[in-house]
Amino acid sequence: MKNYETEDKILDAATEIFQAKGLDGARMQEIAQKASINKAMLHYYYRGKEKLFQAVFKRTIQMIIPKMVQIISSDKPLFDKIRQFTDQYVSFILEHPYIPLFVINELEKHPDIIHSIIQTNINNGVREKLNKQINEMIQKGEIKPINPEQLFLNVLSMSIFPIMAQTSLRTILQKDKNEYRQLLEERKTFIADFIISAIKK
Amino acid sequence: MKNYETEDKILDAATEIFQAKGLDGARMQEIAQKASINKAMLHYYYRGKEKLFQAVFKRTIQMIIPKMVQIISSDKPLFDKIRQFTDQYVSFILEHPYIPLFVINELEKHPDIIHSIIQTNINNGVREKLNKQINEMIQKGEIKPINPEQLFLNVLSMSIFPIMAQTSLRTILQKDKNEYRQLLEERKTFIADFIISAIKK
DNA sequence: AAACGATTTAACCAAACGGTTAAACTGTAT
DNA sequence: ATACAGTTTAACCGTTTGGTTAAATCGTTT
Repeated sequence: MKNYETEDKILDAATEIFQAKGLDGARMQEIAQKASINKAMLHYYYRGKEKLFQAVFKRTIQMIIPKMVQIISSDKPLFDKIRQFTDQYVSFILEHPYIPLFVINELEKHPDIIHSIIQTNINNGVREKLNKQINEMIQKGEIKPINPEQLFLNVLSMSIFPIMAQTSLRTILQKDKNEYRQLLEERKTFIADFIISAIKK
Repeated sequence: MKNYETEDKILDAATEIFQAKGLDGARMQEIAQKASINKAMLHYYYRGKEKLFQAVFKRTIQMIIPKMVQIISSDKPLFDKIRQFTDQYVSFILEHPYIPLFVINELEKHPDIIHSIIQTNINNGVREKLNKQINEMIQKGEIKPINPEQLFLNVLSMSIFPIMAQTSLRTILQKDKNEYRQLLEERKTFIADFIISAIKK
C-alpha cells in the first residue's frame, strides 16, 4: 500500500523549499530533512528533482488560478467584482506572499519544465465573458471607454506587485514590516476605490 | 597595467548570465565562456562568484534607481511627472525587461549578499519632496485626497508588473509576443491617463 | 509464522561545481 | 637583452550535488 502520509509530507516540504529558494536554489537534502525522511524517498515517490518541482508548481498554480477565475466569473456587477477581487485576492496573496514571485520567476527561468502544466489551467470563456461585461458598461455609458485587457492588467498589477516586491519596496519606502503591512491592509479597499474612480463616468 | 577590457568583458558577460539565470542558476564556466576568457580570470578580477554577483547587482541598481529618482525629483507639475514617469520609465524597462524581476528576486532570495549595496542607493529627500507636492495639490483641491505612498505604489505597480510578469501574463491573456508588446506600448500613455483620471477632481 | 510486496534506510557514485595553483605569456622600463 | 610586474592559461582539487543501489524493515495475507 502506498504511504500517502509520506507522499504528502514530501510535497509539503518541497513546496516550502521550492517557493522560498526556487528550483535552482533548492537542495534535495534540505527537502528531505524538512520532511524528516531519507533523501532516497524523494526519488522513490517523485522520480527526481524536476518531477518533484513540477508537482509543486502544478499544485501552486491550482491554488492561485481557480481563486482568480472564481471571482472574475461570478455574475456580480463589475464594480462589485473589482471590490471583491482586490479585497479577496489581496487577502489571499497576503497569506501566501511567496507564491506570485515563485510562479513568475520559475515560469521565466524554466518555461520548458513548466510548459506542460500551464496550458491545462487556462480558461478561455472567463476572459471573454469579462470583456463582454466591460464593453456593455461602456456602451451604456456607465464607465469611460477602456481596453478591458488594460484594465485587467491594472487590477492585477496593483493587487500583486506591492506584495511580491515587498522586500524591495520596503527598502525604497524605508518602512519596517509592520508599517508596510499596514499599507498593504489599506490597499484591500484602496485599490478598488482608485480603479472605480478612474473608470466611472 | 590592469586590463580594463577584460574586466569589463567579464562584467558584461556576468550581467547577462546573472540577470537571465539568477545567482543560483548562473555558472562561472558559462560566464567565462560568454566573455571568451579562462574561468580563472573571474577569480583574478572579482575574487569569486559572490563578489562578481555583487558587482553586477550594484551596477544594475545604479541603472534603474537614478533613472527613477531623476524623473520624480524634477520641478514639473505632478501630472507632468506622472506622464513622464509612465512614458520614460516603461520605455526604459522595455529595453531592459530582465532587470525588475532580477532585482526583486535576488533581493528576496539573497538579502544578506545584497544588503551592503542597497542602502547606499536610497535617497530620502526625494520621497519627502514628492509627498509634499502631492499633499499641496490635495489642499488646493486639485486632486482627491490620497495617501502619496499608495499612489506611488500604484504608479510603480502598473508600470513594472506587466513587463516583469510578461511570460505569465502572456499565457493568461493568450497573446503572442507581438500582440503583448503592442499592449505594453499602449501602456506608455494609458497608465498616466488612468491615474490622472482616478485622482483628478 | 512464513512469505511477500511495499516502504525505508545507509552507503555509495559519477558528474558538476566553485575555486586554486604553478607555470607560461605579454608588454614595458632599464 | 634582461628583468620584472601584470596577465592569462591549463591542469588540478575538494566539496556538493542529484541520483542509485542493495539490504533492512514494515505490514498484510495466507
